[in-house]
Amino acid sequence: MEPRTLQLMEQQTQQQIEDGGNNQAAGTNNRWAPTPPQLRILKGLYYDKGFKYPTPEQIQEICLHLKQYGQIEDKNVFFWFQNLKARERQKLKEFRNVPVGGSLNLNFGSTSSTDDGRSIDLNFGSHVGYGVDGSIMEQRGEYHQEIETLPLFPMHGEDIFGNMKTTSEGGSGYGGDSRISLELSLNSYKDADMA
Amino acid sequence: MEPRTLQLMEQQTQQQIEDGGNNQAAGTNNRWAPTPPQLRILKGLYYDKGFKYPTPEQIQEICLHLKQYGQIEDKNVFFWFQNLKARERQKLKEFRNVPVGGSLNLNFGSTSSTDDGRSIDLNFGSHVGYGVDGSIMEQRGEYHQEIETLPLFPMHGEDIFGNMKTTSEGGSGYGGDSRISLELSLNSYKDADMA
DNA sequence: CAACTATGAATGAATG
DNA sequence: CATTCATTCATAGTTG
Repeated sequence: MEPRTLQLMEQQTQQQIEDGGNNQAAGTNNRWAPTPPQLRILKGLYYDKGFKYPTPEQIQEICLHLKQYGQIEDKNVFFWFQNLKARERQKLKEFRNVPVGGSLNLNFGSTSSTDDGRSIDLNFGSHVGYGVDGSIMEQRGEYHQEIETLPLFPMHGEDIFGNMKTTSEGGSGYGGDSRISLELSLNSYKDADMA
Repeated sequence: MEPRTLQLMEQQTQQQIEDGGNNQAAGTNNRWAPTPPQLRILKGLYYDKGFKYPTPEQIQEICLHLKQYGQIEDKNVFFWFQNLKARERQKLKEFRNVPVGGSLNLNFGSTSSTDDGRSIDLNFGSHVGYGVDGSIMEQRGEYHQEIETLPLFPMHGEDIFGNMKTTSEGGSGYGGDSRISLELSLNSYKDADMA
């Protein structure tokens, strides 16, 4: 699923935003930003209603209504939902904190509650456990993660790491919970960086 | 050079991150700053190892290790890499027209991609654009959440969407022209904070 | 203390 | 849908 681990990938420099002539004006904003009413409505749809998978028809409908509150296009609505879903999901995946308290049990896999969008989410108007007031982030739960064996950093030194060259390029095809041991053997980089 | 010295006079404060849960206390330092060991390790990964695209799993590993050197969360690691990559790329782009010697070839304008406009090829006009992989695409047609008559929000007709639900003939029939009237009567969500 | 800068954080947009 | 890029906001930390 994720064959890449730590190497170059042809980033195709998709930059096109600069002044190639496409630029509208030096003062106008190219990037849409939701006005407060628009944001409120969008959030209401998503969080309160559990409305997370709008069809294109619904996108148009939403967009049409939101036009009353400022310039907006269909793609903006589309992206908005896409991004919100993606980021909420991302938080569940990587932004969850570990209670660095001690007992680390490998009890993962049961994502109770906050079952948002992974599959077809049909429980609308039922859950809504988010902060409807605003920020969608910091929703990170208090679960525990399965990372208990951390072969990444072998030492707990103060400045130097034992560089065990495992060179596990296991980025490709990790079956389940195979830790990708990033071996980092950096002993330089004194903290006289830039600060 | 395009120094971004143009400051906006009106700070709309649109991106105010209110208390979502992460906020610790008003006044305390709520912005993460890498400790010297953390920074050294991160830089070592990035520069020395050329590690620039950590996967979420790797982010967790890195973060877990860095916790020994101070409070840190996954998202901090995530943002750190994102920012560093972005800013290096930004620098490179800035100095692309650096007067090195005097001979600067400004061949911008058209290299190869001349045809593609800014039209994002999203399937807005049509139906069901996303989900080509067959993941969540059963939302339309059968995926009746509550969008039958779309009483997404109990219409009150006060201030927000005065649109009355004239049609709302049921969302089940996606026979091509099912106009789904989204009654957005959101008058709660006092997220006026965002603005 | 104002102005500046480096950088953490957020998010719209895009690609695959 | 996942990942990544680009841009912008916000602020801690200097610097004069």
